[in-house]
Amino acid sequence: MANYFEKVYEITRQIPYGRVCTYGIIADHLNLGAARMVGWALNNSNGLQRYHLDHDFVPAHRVVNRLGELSGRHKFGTPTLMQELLESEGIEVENDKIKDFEALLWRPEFF
DNA sequence: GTGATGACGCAGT
DNA sequence: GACTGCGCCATCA
Repeated sequence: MANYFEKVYEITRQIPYGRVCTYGIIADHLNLGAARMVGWALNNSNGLQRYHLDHDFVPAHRVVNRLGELSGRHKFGTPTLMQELLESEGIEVENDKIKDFEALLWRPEFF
């Protein structure tokens, strides 16, 4: 069942600590052509965090839309959890948006 | 099989 | 600069 999920997970897991990535970059890197699929896959990955935690942990909180907005914060159980996680990694979040987003942006190709 | 939905992105207004 | 509409692909009712 090597779907988009695993691909998205693989990319997302490569995001370094204190860095962020966007749906568009992931979608483009996977040649999906639809950024919606990335968010959809990450929605499933959210449950994956609970199951594997340290093993196949997917830092979905490091994935945001192209504007650096925490669009998926409501899927983390609490609307502030995503921001809390980002801030705990040293990422400054202002009004549900990542500060210095461009500076913190990380790309799979750059890896 | 069809229509609606989704953690998005882009072009046009 | 903000809002709207369309496209994108996969899943669900």
